[in-house]
Amino acid sequence: MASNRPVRVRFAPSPTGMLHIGGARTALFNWAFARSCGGKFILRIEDTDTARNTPESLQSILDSLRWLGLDWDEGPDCGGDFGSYYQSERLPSYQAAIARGLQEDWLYRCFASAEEIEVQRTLAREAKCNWRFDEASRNLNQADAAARAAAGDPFVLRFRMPMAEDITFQDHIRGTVTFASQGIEDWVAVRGNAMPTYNLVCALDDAAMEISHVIRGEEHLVNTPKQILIFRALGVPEPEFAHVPLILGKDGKKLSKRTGDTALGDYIRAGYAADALFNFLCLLGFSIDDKTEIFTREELLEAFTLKRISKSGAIFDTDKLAWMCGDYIRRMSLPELVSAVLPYCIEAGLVAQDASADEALQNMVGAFQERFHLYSEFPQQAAGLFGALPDWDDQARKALAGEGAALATSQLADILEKANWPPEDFKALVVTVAEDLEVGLGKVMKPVRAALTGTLGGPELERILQILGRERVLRRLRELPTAARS
RNA sequence: GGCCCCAUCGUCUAGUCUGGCCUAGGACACCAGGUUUUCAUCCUGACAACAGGGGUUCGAAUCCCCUUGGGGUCACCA
Repeated sequence: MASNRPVRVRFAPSPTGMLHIGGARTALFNWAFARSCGGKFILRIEDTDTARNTPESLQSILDSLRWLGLDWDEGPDCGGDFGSYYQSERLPSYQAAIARGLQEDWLYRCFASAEEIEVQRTLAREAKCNWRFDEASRNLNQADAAARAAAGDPFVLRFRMPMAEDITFQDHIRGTVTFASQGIEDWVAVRGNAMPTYNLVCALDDAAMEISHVIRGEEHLVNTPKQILIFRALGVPEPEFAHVPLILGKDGKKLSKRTGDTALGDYIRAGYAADALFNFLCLLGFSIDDKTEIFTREELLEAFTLKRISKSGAIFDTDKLAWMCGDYIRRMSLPELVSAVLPYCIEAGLVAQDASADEALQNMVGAFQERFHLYSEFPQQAAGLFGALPDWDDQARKALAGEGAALATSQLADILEKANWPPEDFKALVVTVAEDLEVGLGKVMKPVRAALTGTLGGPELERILQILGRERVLRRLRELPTAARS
């Protein structure tokens, strides 16, 4: 298993949709492995399914990978010595292998129609055994088969599996894995339309691109013996394998649309911090030690090893992800956070395009920094501080409708109007009002907060005062209590 | 169902390979306190797991077997 080949790993998405969370993590592990041992990380586009490919998918996959902070040494956009990195452009290179397979008889023409195969399958199932191949086709001699093909009989090319042979390989994560060839049918390697299938081209490309380690999702474990047989038929070195556990949804099954957002793009749009998602994805099935939760990319690369990837599937826990995002946000510098949050503010129509240097915005973000987990939550929470008047939530309305609320706020307004701005000791002023009205502090604080912000939670009122400015504070204290009740 | 993989708190995990240091550690969530005018943050504490059964051994979460449970996969998709 320990070959001395230069480390070359690849991530090979097919551009038929958005990048899946699981795919993102697979890419991440490949990247981390390459970067941690000085190897190359290659991006290969598996676009042999021409009917389902879309250019938008490809673009969004590349965007998602970049958003995560991954970079690659060879790929569709940057080229490399082993191109093309689009399988659709590598068709000629497959032809040689297919011809050789036919020549060497590890590929053979199968003339049984799909319907006939289906019948055979059903029969086999009834006999409680696996369908393995169409006997007539498998036993046809090469000359006769070639003749039939020349005569125009439709056929596919199947891989001739050994009759009885154990195919064993070492997996970096699973250990020794063995499949019996009896359990694997003579799979279709080339379709009736002459297009090669996944298992063939995947192995062919891994061989041609001199991939040293195949790190991919566990769902590919069952494909591995098929691909290994291709390497052996070709007489090229087999890559080492590492099958990473699946990411599961809340239901414990492979993460799917049913159980929540599955595309990385959904999380990007929702306002998760890239570094946090990166960190979190690493922790799904991998750990540095018994304590470390938050780490930098450098620390990851320092510690990364396939040995520390766990074997069992992990449920995608959005609660912990949200916590981690909040933690990253709290650690960010203010300018950094402002620019991260700005697009969401613009989208919410709260600020202008060029508001990043706006001092007021900086103050607001600072005031809310420890209060939100997703970038998109900031405009929601701070919305009340932007316009002329806030929207009051139910609790705020209740507070403003309370007995004495209007009196308290307007009295505070009167005091503020006469005091210096900003007041040296705001709390003392509030206490004065409370004593004057002979009510508890809360009877004043709550309506004031409600009047100023439209909600009962939030940053310290001193900061709110500073953010709103004298005029708006006075106006909100005087007008809102009445307006909110209507 | 066949084949393959997996199995520690509700969740992510450490510990498993190289049995003893495990009275099973950390984190998220939850709960209870404290700080805070509020919310959040922060601090303290509580709750909470080796799937079951057999072996092997002086000793098993760790090694072996069986059972059970979960997952993946069974296409001319990738």
